[in-house]
Amino acid sequence: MGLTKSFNFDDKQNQLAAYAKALAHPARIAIIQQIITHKTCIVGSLTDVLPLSQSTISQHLKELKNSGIIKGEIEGPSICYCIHNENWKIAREMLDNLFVQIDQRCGQ
Amino acid sequence: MGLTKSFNFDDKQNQLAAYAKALAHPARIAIIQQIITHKTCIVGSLTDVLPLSQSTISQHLKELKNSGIIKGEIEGPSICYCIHNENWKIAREMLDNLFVQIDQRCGQ
DNA sequence: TTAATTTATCGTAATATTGCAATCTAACAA
DNA sequence: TTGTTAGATTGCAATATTACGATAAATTAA
Repeated sequence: MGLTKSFNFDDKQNQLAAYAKALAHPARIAIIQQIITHKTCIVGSLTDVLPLSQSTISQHLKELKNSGIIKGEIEGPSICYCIHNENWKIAREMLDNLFVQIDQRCGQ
Repeated sequence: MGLTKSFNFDDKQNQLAAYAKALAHPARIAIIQQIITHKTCIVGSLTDVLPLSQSTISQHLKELKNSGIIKGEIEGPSICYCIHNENWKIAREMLDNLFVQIDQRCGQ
């Protein structure tokens, strides 16, 4: 199948899984790290830094954008990608919540 | 292709992506939540709680186990799954690290 | 032993993901 | 206008994931 039965799960479970999925590829981690280190978010340099083709990188950027983790704005001839702070905060809270609950109930 | 070029990325990027991938399905989030709420970790009840077949659930458990997030021990006739605390801590630290860096450099 | 219970694995089918080359589009420069 | 540059999109191929039923394996109960 390959088709996730997402309707069987509640919104939070689906949302958290979606954020995790966005992070579930080393190239997307690398992209986020690039955004971090460059502070400002011009990302034309990604094609120089990542060992992937331009079209593949563009696809990964699209997935990060669709998940809500990053956002892109046209900036002259190029595009400026940066972290979507509001959504990122939500993702962090959801993950933190899981970690805290586990610490409380399952921590040794 | 569908084949991640993981050799192109460093160990930490691959490891973090692997942890994220383990969390990248609502059923696996739900399984972890069940482990949390049941405190102790008998998970035979998963087939009653999740809207998925026993074999599918077993597959998701296997993925969580392979990622290192949970571990399973034989306990009489059934199997006791619980959080793998050491690995979970590593996953949390890696994720926290990313979040903190973003807060520091990209936070508004 | 036989039967029941619990979980894993196998086989299969459908959909998703990853990746690249090629092409398209939009904006700027000459 | 024409050319250039930056990215996105399309089309394709290969692999991965998700899901289920059926079956296998291991343990306990009778």
